[in-house]
Amino acid sequence: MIKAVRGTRDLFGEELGYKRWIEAAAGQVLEAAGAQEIETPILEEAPVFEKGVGPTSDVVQKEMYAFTDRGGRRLVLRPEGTAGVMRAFLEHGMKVRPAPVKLYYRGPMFRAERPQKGRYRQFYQVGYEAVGLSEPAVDAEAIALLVDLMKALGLQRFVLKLGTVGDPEDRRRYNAYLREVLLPHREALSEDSRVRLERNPLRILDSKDRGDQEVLARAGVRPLFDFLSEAAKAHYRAVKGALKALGVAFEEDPRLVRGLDYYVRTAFEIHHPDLGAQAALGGGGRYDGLTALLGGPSLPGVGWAVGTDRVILALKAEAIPAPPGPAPLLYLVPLDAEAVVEALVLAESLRPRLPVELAYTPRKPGKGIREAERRGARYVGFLGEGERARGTISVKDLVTGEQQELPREKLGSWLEAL
RNA sequence: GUGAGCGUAGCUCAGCUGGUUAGAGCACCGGUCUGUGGAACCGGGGGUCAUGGGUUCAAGUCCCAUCGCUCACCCCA
Repeated sequence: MIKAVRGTRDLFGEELGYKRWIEAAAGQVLEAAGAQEIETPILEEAPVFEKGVGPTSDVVQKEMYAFTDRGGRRLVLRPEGTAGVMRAFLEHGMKVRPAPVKLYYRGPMFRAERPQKGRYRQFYQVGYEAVGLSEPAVDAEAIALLVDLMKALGLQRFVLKLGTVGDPEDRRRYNAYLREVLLPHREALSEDSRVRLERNPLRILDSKDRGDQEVLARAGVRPLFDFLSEAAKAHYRAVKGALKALGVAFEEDPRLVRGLDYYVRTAFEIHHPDLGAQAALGGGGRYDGLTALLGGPSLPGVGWAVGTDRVILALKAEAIPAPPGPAPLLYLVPLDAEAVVEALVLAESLRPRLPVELAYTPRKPGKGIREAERRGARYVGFLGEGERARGTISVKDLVTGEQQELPREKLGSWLEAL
């Protein structure tokens, strides 16, 4: 039997109900703040991410689905949303719009990782970007909107983590410092962290390895915050101040590290305690200068993405039900063979104004009622010999048990009047 | 990419130290019930026991390989 490829899933029923609900809620929350939806292609040229996300990031180095097309172009299935949106932003000259330009997107992303709980090779994100202003208030608003979305869905047990990763120069200084302090402890570090020491020492900070954390404590590593410029520190304080004014609760995490190279200054993540190892529902930060990496003018920006699949896990963990799927108002039951087409004609005359389903072979009434209940219909309509003779339909309310006989031409207006 | 656990009906699972026709519950279809309710009872359909090889008189059961799933590492949404 042919199955869906590893790490991909078929979405239907309850799962799809959750996804559509999350996307609709995001649209409402974000459009109320002036954001416009944008859909960019799933396929992009590889440099969009190599330059945008950063050549040293794991996402680009080992997680991209990449191939060469017939024209010799190197294409990739997008691994994240921001870089493509920024490419589109530049391509369409959106910088002439009043700043900040607020955009949101949703759709599938692809990463060639080993699947596990909350992690898939094709996964779905909803993301938000605000481009063109470096004001801390824009950061705070973006974060508030992310929290608004969580609240709009009824989620309660999430935690907002806030930190700052500084500007690129700050980070360069800090990375140099980390190499210097940790090099004497190199042998005590985990294998992974010894590699990080070369590539990206910052990542050692959020290592899950207990030994690594002991090394950090023993070496007396100073926090990144000490290495920030005054401007970056002031920015961080301003964001915190705005969040407090907004009443948005957050936990400061000085070791918050983001995996995509383009982040500067503000960084944040939303965590949920019941998701297993992949606890981040979403995250984001500021990415001033990303547009320059893509070959455009250097523009400030801030944004985030949430993993729809993980939000679904969180909703389930908090026992928040998916919205009900479609159900007919009326289920038509033909009682004899002649009534089948009558029922079909009647159903079509009521649609699409009213959702109506029917049985396609004659049924005994009791069975018809069971089927109607099974489909979630409120009313069941019987068409038999007597109804045909009188030009009527017998309509039974499955909640009250009341039944009445109506002229067929009155059925539509009667149902609509309910 | 690394590690561990697990693959028996659509779903959840049982199947003893290998033993003869592979089971249950739920779901589905039909009947009891020829124009009226979710119950109950009776019956029915549905399985290459993940795949391939091996051991054995005999393999769902033991061994090996492959594939897949799950969780964790890594990474991140």
